[in-house]
Amino acid sequence: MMRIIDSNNTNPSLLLLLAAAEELIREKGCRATTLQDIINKTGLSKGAIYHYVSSKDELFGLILQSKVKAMNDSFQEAIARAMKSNDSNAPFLAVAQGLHESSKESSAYNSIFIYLLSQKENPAIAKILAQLQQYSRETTIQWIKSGQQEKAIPHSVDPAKMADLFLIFTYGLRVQNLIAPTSTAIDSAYLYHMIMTTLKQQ
Amino acid sequence: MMRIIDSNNTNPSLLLLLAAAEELIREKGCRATTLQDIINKTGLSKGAIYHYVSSKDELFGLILQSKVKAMNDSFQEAIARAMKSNDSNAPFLAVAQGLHESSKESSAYNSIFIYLLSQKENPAIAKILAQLQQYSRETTIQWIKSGQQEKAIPHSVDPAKMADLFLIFTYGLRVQNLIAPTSTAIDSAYLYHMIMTTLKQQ
Amino acid sequence: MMRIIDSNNTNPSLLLLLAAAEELIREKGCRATTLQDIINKTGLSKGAIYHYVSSKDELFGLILQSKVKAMNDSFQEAIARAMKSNDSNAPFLAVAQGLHESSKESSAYNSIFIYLLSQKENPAIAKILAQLQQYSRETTIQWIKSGQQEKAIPHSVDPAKMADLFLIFTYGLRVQNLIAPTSTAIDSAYLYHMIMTTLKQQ
Amino acid sequence: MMRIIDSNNTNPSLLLLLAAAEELIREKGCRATTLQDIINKTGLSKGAIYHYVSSKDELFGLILQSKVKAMNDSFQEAIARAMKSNDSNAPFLAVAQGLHESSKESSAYNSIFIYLLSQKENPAIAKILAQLQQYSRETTIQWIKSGQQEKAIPHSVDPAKMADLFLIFTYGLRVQNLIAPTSTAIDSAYLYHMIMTTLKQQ
DNA sequence: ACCAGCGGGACACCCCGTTATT
DNA sequence: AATAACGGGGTGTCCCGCTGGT
Repeated sequence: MMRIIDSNNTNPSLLLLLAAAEELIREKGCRATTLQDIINKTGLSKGAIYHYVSSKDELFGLILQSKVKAMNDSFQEAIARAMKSNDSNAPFLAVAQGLHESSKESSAYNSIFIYLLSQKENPAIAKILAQLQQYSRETTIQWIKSGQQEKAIPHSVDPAKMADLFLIFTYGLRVQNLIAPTSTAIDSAYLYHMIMTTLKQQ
Repeated sequence: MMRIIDSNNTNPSLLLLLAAAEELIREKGCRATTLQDIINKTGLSKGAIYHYVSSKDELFGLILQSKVKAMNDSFQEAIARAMKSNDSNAPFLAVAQGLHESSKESSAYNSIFIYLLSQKENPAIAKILAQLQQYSRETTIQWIKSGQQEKAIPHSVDPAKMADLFLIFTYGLRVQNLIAPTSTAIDSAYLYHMIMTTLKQQ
Repeated sequence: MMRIIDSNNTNPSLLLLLAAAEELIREKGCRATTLQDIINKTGLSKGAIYHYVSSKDELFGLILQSKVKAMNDSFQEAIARAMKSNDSNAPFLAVAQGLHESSKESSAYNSIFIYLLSQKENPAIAKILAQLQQYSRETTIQWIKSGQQEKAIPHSVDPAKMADLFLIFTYGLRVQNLIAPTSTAIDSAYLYHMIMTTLKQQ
Repeated sequence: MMRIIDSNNTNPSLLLLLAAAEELIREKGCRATTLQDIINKTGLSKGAIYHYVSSKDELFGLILQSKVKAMNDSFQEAIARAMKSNDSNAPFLAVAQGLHESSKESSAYNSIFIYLLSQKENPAIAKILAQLQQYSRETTIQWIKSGQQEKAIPHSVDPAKMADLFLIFTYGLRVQNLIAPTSTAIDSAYLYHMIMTTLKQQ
């Protein structure tokens, strides 16, 4: 059901569709974004939209997928860059900042994520979420292992456990950010502190 | 718009309504639970339902509220009991277990929470969520302060920060549990370990 | 699925609905009659229509049912009246005329009948058709038996076979009437002739 | 609008199209057979299908036409063969059996016939049906006249009336067979009996 | 000529919430 | 307090025309 978005795909209508939907999601949320809104904004007809996409959910899933890769990549890159610095604490700072940023930026991402999660009983959607989870988990484990090779992260750390902890924290930050973006005492400095102590203590 | 549920309310129709809706949510999720389902299950008419409740969302919010107090209370009580034990680590163990349990809780809590979160653009729903958040935050700060008075938690810990950290983690565990209940390496022993090191390091 | 129309039902909206639909069917046929047409003609909303009727097919089935009883009744009555006449051939004349009339009159009946028949793969519709068939068959057998008691029809005739023959002929006349109402050489005089010879020969 | 199918046409795609559609019609009926089903089964694109056929209705009409000739031919042939036999009753037996068989014929013929009939308001379809009717009527009149020349059918019989009677009966049997294939007391022996008495009495 | 993809809009049905009524 | 009547918006499916390429 869920076509993987082809990165070579430069069909202007499809791109327009994704961009318009994303903007609408940011403006009024997933639930309130109707097909009619998308039709009005894009000028496409219902038939045209369903030519590209088999449901509103798939459309949202497509937007999510297009984001997740970009986010992971920039995150990975920031860590890799930090690892090459002389400051041995730089990688953790990068992680802390990345965590903090990712939950705040791209509000469409968080909206869609929760929207799909609220429909996980639908098997097609459950599959999308599981794929997402697996992808994020694997890339996270990857950079933890790299960190261990670079001696930045102690070998006593179990990469899988660490990755799960990291994902759970990411989820938590996303939710927190949706509920009350401003009313938390947690900032990236605090996250950095926490990561350091957690790692060192292992 | 959102009437707070009166705990003295023993109207049998309303209780039937809440119970039936909760069961349906557990069976098929919030999104897939329609008013018609509820009508069929309860035998109540649409008008009757709307007599008790002003919308489906309010109905779900009501169920959520009826859970949150019970959950918080049992959590607090477990901690209070543990604090009176001789084992100075008992409170942390209780917290770790509480965290782990509450996210796994097969109740409709997690479903409804995410369902409402996916509609946070609706001001009435945002209000419910904010109230929930505030209530949870305050009770959490409360038991952290108690822990400090009992010398179980070092005074160097900032109760607000600690509570936020705790809430974020709770959210994260809930999401993780919804996405992939089985595929995580995090268990309550690990949580306990993490809490200890985090606290001690402050 | 198929509610039997309550003859006591005098709800003006429902009656309006049925009348409007029937007129539209006569004007443009079942297939071409859209929900929008019905909305426009009745002034009712989509929701209102679906309050009375669970689908377009059920609406059409309802109209069919409201016709079939009336038609059968008038048919039966004509036969009963003819049986009381002194002319021993009168009953057969009545049957022949009834046959001929029923296929010509109430074009909505024929349209709906064929429309439903074209969807018989749908179990709900198959059920309606089967009920109709059974009802017609039973009432037909009934009047054949009466005819035998009145000595108008020889006892050598098998009521079931005769009824089936009669039904098949009725169906055939309906179809013929739909395809080419004018281009047939069969009139009620000929039908009368045929019935007489068929019966007498048994 | 309605191209008559060229019997010399051996285009494999068109034949594939007709065969696939016929099979789908047999499986799920005309109404439930969608263009998408046909696309999936044939592997042809929408454009390709519309290159051969101007609408779904025309496609169905084409299948109907491809059947009607074959059926009529085999019917005629059976009668012709029977007329040459020594048994003077053989022709009537052949007619009775032909009638009975053709209505039972499990092919898509009956389905398509009723499907088109349910859309007779569409002029293009009305034309197809009228052509069909005319063709069947003429061939029927033909073999009745032959029968009269062969002295098998009395000259007192009006060929046109007889043909119409025959067609009406054929329609009736088709409908009966669609509604309730099993629940009739009419078999070919009974049909034979009826034809004999009808003819002899004229 | 044959084929493929894009696009349009009509349609049925579902579903929530409101109003009139008793 | 409870019901029936009603309104109207939403989604996905479907048939089909159109353009451009081969």
